Amino acid sequence: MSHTLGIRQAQKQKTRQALLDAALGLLEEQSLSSLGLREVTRAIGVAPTAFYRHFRSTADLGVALVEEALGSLHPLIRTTVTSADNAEERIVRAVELIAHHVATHPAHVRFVARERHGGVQPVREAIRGQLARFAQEVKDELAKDVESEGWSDDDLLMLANLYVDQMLITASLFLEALEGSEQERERVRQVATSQMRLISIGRDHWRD
Amino acid sequence: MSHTLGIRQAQKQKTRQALLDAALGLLEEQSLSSLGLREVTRAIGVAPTAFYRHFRSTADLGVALVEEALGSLHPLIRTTVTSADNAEERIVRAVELIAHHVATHPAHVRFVARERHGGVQPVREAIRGQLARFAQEVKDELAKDVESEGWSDDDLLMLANLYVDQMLITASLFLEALEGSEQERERVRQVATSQMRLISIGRDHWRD
DNA sequence: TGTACATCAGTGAACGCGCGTTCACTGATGTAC
DNA sequence: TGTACATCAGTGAACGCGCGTTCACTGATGTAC
Repeated sequence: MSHTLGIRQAQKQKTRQALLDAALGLLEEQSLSSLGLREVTRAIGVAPTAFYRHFRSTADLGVALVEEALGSLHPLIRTTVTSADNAEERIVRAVELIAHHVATHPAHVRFVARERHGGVQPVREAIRGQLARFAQEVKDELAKDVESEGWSDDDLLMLANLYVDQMLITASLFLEALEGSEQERERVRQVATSQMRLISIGRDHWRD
Repeated sequence: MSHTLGIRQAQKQKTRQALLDAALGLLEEQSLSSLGLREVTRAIGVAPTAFYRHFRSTADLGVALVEEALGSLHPLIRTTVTSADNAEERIVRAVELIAHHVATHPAHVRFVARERHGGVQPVREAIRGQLARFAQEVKDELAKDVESEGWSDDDLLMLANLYVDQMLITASLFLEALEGSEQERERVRQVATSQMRLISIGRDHWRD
Protein backbone atom coordinates (compact mmCIF):
# COMPACT_ATOMS: atom_id res chain seq x y z
CA MET A 1 0.00 0.00 0.00
CA SER A 2 1.17 3.53 -0.76
CA HIS A 3 2.27 5.69 2.10
CA THR A 4 0.19 8.87 2.13
CA LEU A 5 1.87 11.90 3.62
CA GLY A 6 0.20 13.52 6.60
CA ILE A 7 -1.51 16.87 6.05
CA ARG A 8 1.37 18.68 7.72
CA GLN A 9 4.05 16.98 5.59
CA ALA A 10 2.05 17.51 2.40
CA GLN A 11 1.65 21.22 3.10
CA LYS A 12 5.34 21.55 3.90
CA GLN A 13 6.28 19.89 0.61
CA LYS A 14 3.94 22.24 -1.20
CA THR A 15 5.55 25.33 0.33
CA ARG A 16 9.01 23.98 -0.40
CA GLN A 17 8.11 23.41 -4.04
CA ALA A 18 6.59 26.89 -4.23
CA LEU A 19 9.88 28.33 -2.94
CA LEU A 20 11.84 26.37 -5.57
CA ASP A 21 9.49 27.45 -8.36
CA ALA A 22 9.58 31.09 -7.31
CA ALA A 23 13.37 31.06 -7.05
CA LEU A 24 13.70 29.49 -10.49
CA GLY A 25 11.50 32.24 -11.90
CA LEU A 26 13.51 34.99 -10.27
CA LEU A 27 16.74 33.40 -11.51
CA GLU A 28 15.75 33.99 -15.12
CA GLU A 29 16.83 37.60 -14.65
CA GLN A 30 19.67 37.33 -12.16
CA SER A 31 22.20 34.90 -10.77
CA LEU A 32 22.02 32.90 -7.58
CA SER A 33 24.67 34.89 -5.75
CA SER A 34 22.44 37.97 -5.89
CA LEU A 35 19.16 36.19 -5.12
CA GLY A 36 17.71 37.29 -1.79
CA LEU A 37 15.80 35.04 0.56
CA ARG A 38 13.24 37.80 1.12
CA GLU A 39 12.64 38.09 -2.62
CA VAL A 40 11.75 34.43 -2.78
CA THR A 41 9.40 34.40 0.20
CA ARG A 42 7.75 37.64 -0.98
CA ALA A 43 7.05 36.01 -4.34
CA ILE A 44 4.96 33.26 -2.76
CA GLY A 45 3.47 35.34 0.05
CA VAL A 46 5.02 33.77 3.14
CA ALA A 47 7.04 35.39 5.91
CA PRO A 48 10.82 35.64 5.32
CA THR A 49 11.43 33.42 8.32
CA ALA A 50 9.47 30.58 6.75
CA PHE A 51 12.38 30.14 4.35
CA TYR A 52 14.50 28.66 7.13
CA ARG A 53 12.04 25.81 7.66
CA HIS A 54 13.12 24.51 4.24
CA PHE A 55 16.64 25.72 3.40
CA ARG A 56 19.65 26.98 5.32
CA SER A 57 20.41 29.57 2.66
CA THR A 58 19.84 30.45 -0.97
CA ALA A 59 22.97 28.41 -1.79
CA ASP A 60 21.26 25.39 -0.22
CA LEU A 61 18.15 26.06 -2.31
CA GLY A 62 20.41 26.27 -5.36
CA VAL A 63 21.77 22.79 -4.73
CA ALA A 64 18.19 21.49 -4.53
CA LEU A 65 17.46 23.19 -7.87
CA VAL A 66 20.42 21.39 -9.45
CA GLU A 67 18.95 18.06 -8.43
CA GLU A 68 15.56 19.11 -9.78
CA ALA A 69 17.05 20.36 -13.07
CA LEU A 70 19.39 17.47 -13.85
CA GLY A 71 18.41 14.54 -11.65
CA SER A 72 15.55 13.31 -13.80
CA LEU A 73 17.53 13.66 -17.02
CA HIS A 74 19.73 10.58 -16.62
CA PRO A 75 17.29 7.92 -17.82
CA LEU A 76 16.16 10.23 -20.63
CA ILE A 77 19.67 10.65 -22.00
CA ARG A 78 20.48 6.99 -21.61
CA THR A 79 17.46 5.80 -23.59
CA THR A 80 18.01 8.45 -26.25
CA VAL A 81 21.53 7.21 -26.83
CA THR A 82 20.51 3.56 -26.63
CA SER A 83 17.38 3.40 -28.76
CA ALA A 84 18.89 4.33 -32.10
CA ASP A 85 19.84 2.05 -34.95
CA ASN A 86 22.75 4.09 -36.27
CA ALA A 87 24.93 7.12 -35.54
CA GLU A 88 22.92 9.53 -37.67
CA GLU A 89 19.63 8.62 -36.01
CA ARG A 90 21.23 8.93 -32.60
CA ILE A 91 22.40 12.44 -33.41
CA VAL A 92 19.04 13.58 -34.72
CA ARG A 93 17.30 12.15 -31.67
CA ALA A 94 19.76 13.76 -29.28
CA VAL A 95 19.35 17.19 -30.87
CA GLU A 96 15.58 16.72 -30.83
CA LEU A 97 15.70 15.74 -27.15
CA ILE A 98 17.68 18.87 -26.33
CA ALA A 99 15.38 21.15 -28.33
CA HIS A 100 12.34 19.67 -26.63
CA HIS A 101 13.82 19.86 -23.16
CA VAL A 102 14.85 23.50 -23.60
CA ALA A 103 11.38 24.36 -24.87
CA THR A 104 9.65 22.66 -21.94
CA HIS A 105 12.13 23.57 -19.16
CA PRO A 106 13.80 26.82 -20.20
CA ALA A 107 14.30 28.13 -16.67
CA HIS A 108 16.00 24.95 -15.50
CA VAL A 109 18.35 24.97 -18.48
CA ARG A 110 19.18 28.65 -17.99
CA PHE A 111 19.85 28.02 -14.31
CA VAL A 112 22.32 25.21 -15.03
CA ALA A 113 24.11 27.13 -17.79
CA ARG A 114 24.37 30.20 -15.55
CA GLU A 115 25.42 28.55 -12.33
CA ARG A 116 27.80 25.99 -13.84
CA HIS A 117 30.50 28.66 -13.59
CA GLY A 118 28.59 30.93 -11.21
CA GLY A 119 29.64 32.48 -7.94
CA VAL A 120 28.26 29.85 -5.55
CA GLN A 121 30.68 27.00 -4.92
CA PRO A 122 28.35 24.26 -3.59
CA VAL A 123 26.09 24.76 -6.60
CA ARG A 124 29.00 24.62 -9.03
CA GLU A 125 30.09 21.36 -7.45
CA ALA A 126 26.60 19.87 -7.56
CA ILE A 127 26.41 20.67 -11.28
CA ARG A 128 29.88 19.32 -11.91
CA GLY A 129 28.90 16.08 -10.17
CA GLN A 130 25.79 15.68 -12.28
CA LEU A 131 27.69 16.37 -15.51
CA ALA A 132 30.34 13.84 -14.53
CA ARG A 133 27.56 11.29 -14.11
CA PHE A 134 26.22 12.15 -17.56
CA ALA A 135 29.66 11.68 -19.06
CA GLN A 136 30.04 8.32 -17.34
CA GLU A 137 26.64 7.18 -18.60
CA VAL A 138 27.33 8.31 -22.16
CA LYS A 139 30.66 6.54 -21.96
CA ASP A 140 28.93 3.32 -20.86
CA GLU A 141 26.59 3.54 -23.84
CA LEU A 142 29.39 4.32 -26.27
CA ALA A 143 31.35 1.35 -24.97
CA LYS A 144 28.59 -0.98 -26.19
CA ASP A 145 28.99 0.14 -29.82
CA VAL A 146 31.04 -1.90 -32.26
CA GLU A 147 32.81 1.34 -33.20
CA SER A 148 34.37 1.34 -29.75
CA GLU A 149 36.48 -1.76 -30.29
CA GLY A 150 40.10 -1.00 -29.57
CA TRP A 151 39.27 2.21 -27.67
CA SER A 152 40.90 2.79 -24.32
CA ASP A 153 38.81 3.81 -21.31
CA ASP A 154 40.47 7.23 -21.30
CA ASP A 155 39.64 7.85 -24.93
CA LEU A 156 36.03 6.76 -24.44
CA LEU A 157 35.65 9.19 -21.54
CA MET A 158 37.33 11.92 -23.57
CA LEU A 159 34.75 11.38 -26.32
CA ALA A 160 31.86 11.17 -23.87
CA ASN A 161 32.87 14.51 -22.33
CA LEU A 162 33.06 16.04 -25.78
CA TYR A 163 29.48 14.92 -26.43
CA VAL A 164 28.20 16.13 -23.05
CA ASP A 165 29.81 19.56 -23.42
CA GLN A 166 28.44 19.76 -26.94
CA MET A 167 24.95 19.02 -25.62
CA LEU A 168 25.23 21.84 -23.11
CA ILE A 169 26.41 24.29 -25.75
CA THR A 170 23.52 23.26 -27.97
CA ALA A 171 21.04 23.66 -25.11
CA SER A 172 22.38 27.14 -24.45
CA LEU A 173 22.02 28.08 -28.14
CA PHE A 174 18.43 26.80 -28.22
CA LEU A 175 17.75 28.91 -25.14
CA GLU A 176 18.99 32.06 -26.85
CA ALA A 177 16.82 31.21 -29.86
CA LEU A 178 13.72 30.57 -27.73
CA GLU A 179 12.38 34.10 -28.06
CA GLY A 180 13.48 34.24 -31.67
CA SER A 181 11.93 32.91 -34.87
CA GLU A 182 11.35 29.29 -35.85
CA GLN A 183 13.90 29.89 -38.57
CA GLU A 184 16.47 30.82 -35.91
CA ARG A 185 15.81 27.60 -34.01
CA GLU A 186 16.03 25.58 -37.21
CA ARG A 187 19.45 27.09 -37.82
CA VAL A 188 20.60 26.07 -34.32
CA ARG A 189 19.29 22.58 -34.98
CA GLN A 190 21.26 22.32 -38.21
CA VAL A 191 24.51 23.64 -36.77
CA ALA A 192 24.23 21.38 -33.71
CA THR A 193 23.49 18.37 -35.89
CA SER A 194 26.47 19.13 -38.14
CA GLN A 195 28.79 19.52 -35.16
CA MET A 196 27.68 16.22 -33.63
CA ARG A 197 28.02 14.59 -37.05
CA LEU A 198 31.56 15.92 -37.44
CA ILE A 199 32.50 14.58 -34.01
CA SER A 200 30.94 11.24 -34.94
CA ILE A 201 32.99 11.13 -38.14
CA GLY A 202 36.11 11.90 -36.13
CA ARG A 203 35.24 8.98 -33.92
CA ASP A 204 34.93 6.61 -36.90
CA HIS A 205 38.43 7.48 -38.14
CA TRP A 206 40.09 7.89 -34.73
CA ARG A 207 42.22 4.79 -35.03
CA ASP A 208 42.95 4.96 -38.76
CA MET B 1 55.42 63.38 -31.53
CA SER B 2 53.60 61.34 -28.91
CA HIS B 3 50.77 62.96 -27.06
CA THR B 4 51.50 62.84 -23.33
CA LEU B 5 48.46 62.79 -21.10
CA GLY B 6 48.07 65.67 -18.68
CA ILE B 7 48.61 64.95 -14.99
CA ARG B 8 44.86 65.01 -14.40
CA GLN B 9 44.08 62.55 -17.21
CA ALA B 10 46.91 60.25 -16.17
CA GLN B 11 45.69 60.12 -12.58
CA LYS B 12 42.14 59.47 -13.74
CA GLN B 13 43.29 56.54 -15.90
CA LYS B 14 45.21 55.17 -12.95
CA THR B 15 42.16 55.25 -10.67
CA ARG B 16 40.03 53.71 -13.39
CA GLN B 17 42.48 50.87 -13.83
CA ALA B 18 42.64 50.38 -10.06
CA LEU B 19 38.85 50.04 -10.01
CA LEU B 20 38.97 47.46 -12.81
CA ASP B 21 41.73 45.49 -11.09
CA ALA B 22 39.96 45.53 -7.73
CA ALA B 23 36.68 44.44 -9.30
CA LEU B 24 38.38 41.59 -11.15
CA GLY B 25 39.86 40.41 -7.87
CA LEU B 26 36.53 40.54 -6.07
CA LEU B 27 34.89 38.66 -8.94
CA GLU B 28 37.02 35.59 -8.29
CA GLU B 29 34.66 34.76 -5.44
CA GLN B 30 31.32 36.09 -6.66
CA SER B 31 29.49 37.07 -9.79
CA LEU B 32 29.00 40.49 -11.27
CA SER B 33 25.32 40.75 -10.42
CA SER B 34 26.19 40.66 -6.71
CA LEU B 35 29.23 42.93 -6.90
CA GLY B 36 28.69 46.20 -5.04
CA LEU B 37 30.09 49.53 -6.09
CA ARG B 38 31.06 50.28 -2.49
CA GLU B 39 33.02 47.03 -2.29
CA VAL B 40 35.10 48.07 -5.25
CA THR B 41 35.84 51.60 -4.05
CA ARG B 42 36.58 50.34 -0.55
CA ALA B 43 39.14 47.92 -2.00
CA ILE B 44 41.19 50.75 -3.49
CA GLY B 45 40.55 53.32 -0.76
CA VAL B 46 38.50 55.95 -2.56
CA ALA B 47 35.10 57.36 -1.71
CA PRO B 48 32.09 55.44 -3.11
CA THR B 49 31.09 58.48 -5.12
CA ALA B 50 34.38 58.43 -7.02
CA PHE B 51 33.08 55.34 -8.81
CA TYR B 52 30.65 57.48 -10.82
CA ARG B 53 33.49 59.50 -12.33
CA HIS B 54 34.45 56.33 -14.25
CA PHE B 55 31.43 54.05 -14.66
CA ARG B 56 27.67 54.43 -14.63
CA SER B 57 27.23 51.12 -12.80
CA THR B 58 28.94 47.82 -12.06
CA ALA B 59 27.35 46.48 -15.27
CA ASP B 60 29.18 49.21 -17.17
CA LEU B 61 32.41 48.26 -15.44
CA GLY B 62 31.73 44.66 -16.44
CA VAL B 63 31.53 45.58 -20.11
CA ALA B 64 34.91 47.32 -19.77
CA LEU B 65 36.32 44.15 -18.21
CA VAL B 66 35.13 42.10 -21.19
CA GLU B 67 37.09 44.34 -23.52
CA GLU B 68 40.13 44.05 -21.25
CA ALA B 69 39.81 40.26 -21.01
CA LEU B 70 39.17 39.42 -24.66
CA GLY B 71 40.09 42.46 -26.72
CA SER B 72 43.82 41.78 -26.82
CA LEU B 73 43.38 38.09 -27.59
CA HIS B 74 42.43 38.43 -31.25
CA PRO B 75 45.92 38.83 -32.76
CA LEU B 76 47.21 36.11 -30.42
CA ILE B 77 44.70 33.55 -31.61
CA ARG B 78 45.12 34.50 -35.22
CA THR B 79 48.89 34.04 -35.22
CA THR B 80 48.61 30.80 -33.24
CA VAL B 81 46.32 29.34 -35.87
CA THR B 82 48.37 30.73 -38.77
CA SER B 83 51.94 29.92 -37.79
CA ALA B 84 51.72 26.15 -37.83
CA ASP B 85 52.91 23.78 -40.51
CA ASN B 86 50.29 21.10 -39.97
CA ALA B 87 47.10 20.29 -38.08
CA GLU B 88 48.83 18.47 -35.23
CA GLU B 89 51.23 21.34 -34.56
CA ARG B 90 48.35 23.81 -34.65
CA ILE B 91 46.49 21.82 -32.03
CA VAL B 92 49.47 21.53 -29.71
CA ARG B 93 50.16 25.26 -30.04
CA ALA B 94 46.54 26.19 -29.40
CA VAL B 95 46.36 24.05 -26.24
CA GLU B 96 49.67 25.53 -25.12
CA LEU B 97 48.40 29.05 -25.74
CA ILE B 98 45.31 28.36 -23.68
CA ALA B 99 47.27 26.80 -20.82
CA HIS B 100 49.64 29.75 -20.76
CA HIS B 101 46.89 32.34 -20.93
CA VAL B 102 44.94 30.72 -18.10
CA ALA B 103 48.08 30.56 -15.97
CA THR B 104 48.91 34.23 -16.57
CA HIS B 105 45.37 35.68 -16.55
CA PRO B 106 43.26 33.39 -14.38
CA ALA B 107 40.92 36.09 -13.12
CA HIS B 108 40.12 37.31 -16.61
CA VAL B 109 39.37 33.79 -17.80
CA ARG B 110 37.18 33.07 -14.78
CA PHE B 111 35.31 36.32 -15.34
CA VAL B 112 34.51 35.48 -18.95
CA ALA B 113 33.48 31.89 -18.17
CA ARG B 114 31.27 33.08 -15.32
CA GLU B 115 29.62 36.04 -17.01
CA ARG B 116 29.15 34.45 -20.43
CA HIS B 117 25.84 33.10 -19.12
CA GLY B 118 25.66 35.38 -16.07
CA GLY B 119 22.89 37.62 -14.83
CA VAL B 120 23.97 40.89 -16.49
CA GLN B 121 22.66 41.29 -20.01
CA PRO B 122 25.01 43.96 -21.42
CA VAL B 123 27.99 41.91 -20.25
CA ARG B 124 26.60 38.71 -21.78
CA GLU B 125 26.16 40.55 -25.07
CA ALA B 126 29.65 42.02 -24.97
CA ILE B 127 31.10 38.54 -24.47
CA ARG B 128 28.92 37.08 -27.18
CA GLY B 129 30.13 39.78 -29.56
CA GLN B 130 33.77 39.03 -28.82
CA LEU B 131 33.28 35.28 -29.23
CA ALA B 132 31.51 35.85 -32.55
CA ARG B 133 34.56 37.81 -33.67
CA PHE B 134 36.82 34.94 -32.62
CA ALA B 135 34.71 32.48 -34.59
CA GLN B 136 34.85 34.73 -37.65
CA GLU B 137 38.62 35.03 -37.38
CA VAL B 138 39.14 31.30 -36.92
CA LYS B 139 36.87 30.73 -39.90
CA ASP B 140 38.98 33.10 -42.02
CA GLU B 141 42.11 31.17 -41.09
CA LEU B 142 40.50 27.80 -41.71
CA ALA B 143 39.33 29.00 -45.13
CA LYS B 144 42.98 29.40 -46.19
CA ASP B 145 43.74 25.71 -45.64
CA VAL B 146 43.74 23.27 -48.53
CA GLU B 147 41.52 21.03 -46.40
CA SER B 148 38.76 23.62 -46.77
CA GLU B 149 38.29 23.14 -50.49
CA GLY B 150 34.68 22.36 -51.24
CA TRP B 151 33.49 23.59 -47.84
CA SER B 152 30.51 25.92 -47.71
CA ASP B 153 30.68 29.14 -45.70
CA ASP B 154 28.10 27.75 -43.28
CA ASP B 155 30.09 24.60 -42.65
CA LEU B 156 33.29 26.56 -42.11
CA LEU B 157 31.58 28.75 -39.51
CA MET B 158 30.06 25.66 -37.90
CA LEU B 159 33.55 24.21 -37.55
CA ALA B 160 35.04 27.49 -36.33
CA ASN B 161 32.38 27.74 -33.60
CA LEU B 162 33.13 24.16 -32.58
CA TYR B 163 36.80 25.11 -32.16
CA VAL B 164 36.05 28.33 -30.25
CA ASP B 165 33.66 26.61 -27.85
CA GLN B 166 36.20 23.84 -27.39
CA MET B 167 38.85 26.44 -26.49
CA LEU B 168 36.59 27.93 -23.85
CA ILE B 169 35.82 24.54 -22.34
CA THR B 170 39.53 23.79 -22.25
CA ALA B 171 40.30 27.15 -20.62
CA SER B 172 37.69 26.44 -17.99
CA LEU B 173 39.20 23.01 -17.28
CA PHE B 174 42.69 24.48 -16.95
CA LEU B 175 41.26 27.02 -14.53
CA GLU B 176 39.83 24.27 -12.32
CA ALA B 177 43.18 22.52 -12.43
CA LEU B 178 45.14 25.67 -11.54
CA GLU B 179 45.17 25.00 -7.82
CA GLY B 180 45.71 21.28 -8.43
CA SER B 181 48.79 19.26 -9.24
CA GLU B 182 50.93 19.45 -12.36
CA GLN B 183 49.71 15.93 -13.09
CA GLU B 184 46.13 17.24 -13.11
CA ARG B 185 47.01 19.95 -15.60
CA GLU B 186 48.86 17.46 -17.79
CA ARG B 187 45.70 15.35 -17.88
CA VAL B 188 43.64 18.37 -19.00
CA ARG B 189 46.24 19.05 -21.67
CA GLN B 190 46.01 15.49 -22.98
CA VAL B 191 42.22 15.36 -23.01
CA ALA B 192 41.97 18.76 -24.70
CA THR B 193 44.55 17.76 -27.29
CA SER B 194 42.72 14.51 -28.02
CA GLN B 195 39.41 16.30 -28.40
CA MET B 196 40.84 18.87 -30.81
CA ARG B 197 42.52 16.03 -32.70
CA LEU B 198 39.25 14.14 -33.00
CA ILE B 199 37.52 17.24 -34.33
CA SER B 200 40.38 17.74 -36.77
CA ILE B 201 40.00 14.14 -37.99
CA GLY B 202 36.28 14.70 -38.42
CA ARG B 203 37.12 17.70 -40.54
CA ASP B 204 39.42 15.67 -42.79
CA HIS B 205 36.68 13.14 -43.53
CA TRP B 206 33.73 15.54 -43.57
CA ARG B 207 33.11 15.25 -47.29
CA ASP B 208 33.97 11.57 -47.74
C1' DT C 1 56.70 84.20 -16.52
C1' DG C 2 52.64 85.52 -13.90
C1' DT C 3 47.81 86.11 -12.99
C1' DA C 4 42.88 85.15 -13.01
C1' DC C 5 39.50 82.12 -13.97
C1' DA C 6 37.55 77.41 -15.44
C1' DT C 7 37.55 72.59 -15.06
C1' DC C 8 36.75 68.40 -12.82
C1' DA C 9 38.47 63.99 -10.03
C1' DG C 10 37.70 62.87 -5.72
C1' DT C 11 35.26 64.04 -0.95
C1' DG C 12 32.11 63.34 2.91
C1' DA C 13 27.68 63.80 4.90
C1' DA C 14 23.14 62.38 4.43
C1' DC C 15 19.03 59.82 2.76
C1' DG C 16 15.81 56.06 2.56
C1' DC C 17 15.66 51.17 1.81
C1' DG C 18 15.91 46.24 1.84
C1' DC C 19 18.74 42.85 3.55
C1' DG C 20 19.65 38.29 6.70
C1' DT C 21 18.94 36.68 11.12
C1' DT C 22 17.03 36.24 16.14
C1' DC C 23 13.26 35.28 18.91
C1' DA C 24 9.15 34.19 21.28
C1' DC C 25 4.67 33.19 19.44
C1' DT C 26 0.37 30.67 17.49
C1' DG C 27 -2.57 27.34 16.13
C1' DA C 28 -3.33 23.39 13.22
C1' DT C 29 -1.83 18.65 13.00
C1' DG C 30 -0.10 14.40 15.08
C1' DT C 31 0.11 10.94 18.77
C1' DA C 32 -0.60 8.25 23.03
C1' DC C 33 -3.88 6.36 25.83
C1' DT D 1 -14.49 7.98 19.84
C1' DG D 2 -12.59 11.49 22.96
C1' DT D 3 -9.07 13.82 25.56
C1' DA D 4 -4.57 15.74 26.79
C1' DC D 5 -0.29 16.76 25.41
C1' DA D 6 3.61 17.22 21.87
C1' DT D 7 5.16 18.76 17.55
C1' DC D 8 6.38 22.07 14.29
C1' DA D 9 5.33 25.08 9.83
C1' DG D 10 4.60 29.53 9.50
C1' DT D 11 4.27 34.42 11.94
C1' DG D 12 5.58 39.18 12.94
C1' DA D 13 8.33 42.42 15.36
C1' DA D 14 12.81 43.88 15.96
C1' DC D 15 17.87 44.40 15.21
C1' DG D 16 21.96 46.24 13.13
C1' DC D 17 24.09 46.82 8.69
C1' DG D 18 25.60 47.96 4.12
C1' DC D 19 23.69 49.33 0.01
C1' DG D 20 23.20 52.96 -4.23
C1' DT D 21 22.50 57.59 -5.04
C1' DT D 22 22.16 62.91 -4.22
C1' DC D 23 24.49 66.97 -3.32
C1' DA D 24 27.34 70.82 -2.41
C1' DC D 25 32.22 70.98 -1.62
C1' DT D 26 37.49 71.35 -2.30
C1' DG D 27 41.69 71.97 -4.21
C1' DA D 28 44.91 70.53 -7.72
C1' DT D 29 45.38 70.96 -12.65
C1' DG D 30 44.48 73.26 -17.03
C1' DT D 31 43.96 77.39 -19.94
C1' DA D 32 43.69 82.14 -21.74
C1' DC D 33 45.91 86.31 -21.89
